[in-house]
Amino acid sequence: MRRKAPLKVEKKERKKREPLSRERISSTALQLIDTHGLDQLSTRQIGRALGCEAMAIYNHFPSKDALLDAVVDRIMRKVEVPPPGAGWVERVRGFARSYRSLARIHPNAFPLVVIRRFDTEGTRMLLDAMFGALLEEGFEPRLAVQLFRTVGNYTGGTALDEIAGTNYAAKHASASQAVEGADAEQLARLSKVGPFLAPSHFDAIFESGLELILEGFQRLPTSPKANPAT
Amino acid sequence: MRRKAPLKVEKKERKKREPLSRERISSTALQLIDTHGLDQLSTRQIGRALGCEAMAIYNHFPSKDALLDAVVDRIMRKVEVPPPGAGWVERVRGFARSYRSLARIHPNAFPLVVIRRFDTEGTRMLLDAMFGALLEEGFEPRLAVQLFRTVGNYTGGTALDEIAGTNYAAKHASASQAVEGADAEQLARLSKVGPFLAPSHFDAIFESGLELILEGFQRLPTSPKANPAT
DNA sequence: ACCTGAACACCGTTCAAGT
DNA sequence: ACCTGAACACCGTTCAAGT
Repeated sequence: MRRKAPLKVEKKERKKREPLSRERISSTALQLIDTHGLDQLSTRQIGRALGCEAMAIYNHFPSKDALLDAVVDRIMRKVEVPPPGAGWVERVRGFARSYRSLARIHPNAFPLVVIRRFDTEGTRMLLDAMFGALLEEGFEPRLAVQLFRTVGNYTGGTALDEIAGTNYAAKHASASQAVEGADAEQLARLSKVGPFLAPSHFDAIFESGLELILEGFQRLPTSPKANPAT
Repeated sequence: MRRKAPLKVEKKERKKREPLSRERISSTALQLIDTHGLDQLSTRQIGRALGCEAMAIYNHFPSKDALLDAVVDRIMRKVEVPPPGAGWVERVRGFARSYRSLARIHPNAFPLVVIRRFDTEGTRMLLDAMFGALLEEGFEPRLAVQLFRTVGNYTGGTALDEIAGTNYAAKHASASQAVEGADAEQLARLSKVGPFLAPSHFDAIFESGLELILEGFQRLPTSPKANPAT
């Protein structure tokens, strides 16, 4: 695949390349993960995509691990916390939906987010935005943490499960046939619930669980009123 | 670290080694993950621990990937679904606690479980046990799936978050100081909620969220009665 | 049938050298 | 200050050969 262009052009092309930066590297890394999967990501592949040597990355990140943290940071910065006005229920719902939607946009990278979270500036900004919103809405700190963790963990766990389920459904022709090695009794039971395990039910199940949690918190006497406008 | 024992003994020792098997390999792999972490696991390390060459593993597993599936399977088989008698609420609660407790026993391996689930016999057995229990308790298939997914994903997401949080807390001296790069406003907010983010609150937050979900399902008119004995 | 040894095509990372 | 080239100590996996 080596180019055969005249020498003077080659030299010019080298100079024309945009300079490297943390932004450009982490953005390219995320793209590569999106298209080829997490385990295909290597410093050498990133170098190829950027038109530089793998080792150039180490001028901007101390390790591949730190680069992956930056990828997580990129994703976390995109999580949206709705502005005041619609009440805390709507704001928490919006956060949960936004978080889950990122798993659909970056299914190959999302496991990274759930496993390595924390310790990056984007994550800290999100935590601050979310807790700022909850305190502003009138939650006591303890209950704010409880609400955030419950909704966040439910959403993250569901998103991961959906990614695994979608991969599984894609591998096998139909998700309603997760039963290859099952005996007769198993088959009878699994054939009853199987259809509802299919990806077509993911949205409805996620939403109903989310509402159930939100309703639970609304019922707590220590929660602020759901919507100050009504 | 090479041994200096006489030659005839060496030969005998080689013969004495128990034969390899899928069980022995996956068990050793899980131990290595537990003690040295997931990214330190290599076929060569497993070989060393087993006293064989790395390539011997390929007589029992088609790939390292398949071996990791077997590790997930080992863990999933240990999840307990309580027997009938105490009512569905107690059985679902027992399942959730058992699932979470495995994350504490195998914090380095648990991310594998949540990300690769499915497609192994142990997982299928667990799904069957759980859905068998829920159908037996009187749930409609659709609601059984909804309950299982909601509780399972909440529990899995929480367990992962706790692992990440514990690692984070271990790295920094105190978990209540997740605020190094924060400005003054951020610091004010984070100092309010920070204490409740500490690992000492994990149990209480998990339990309260679990109860909230279980109460939500108990309230649904389509759910069976909570405890047939009362 | 099970295991080994050598080899292949990769890794992440270090370091001296280039500009 | 930023990047390269060569090198080091690893990977997962294949394959022919040994028993």
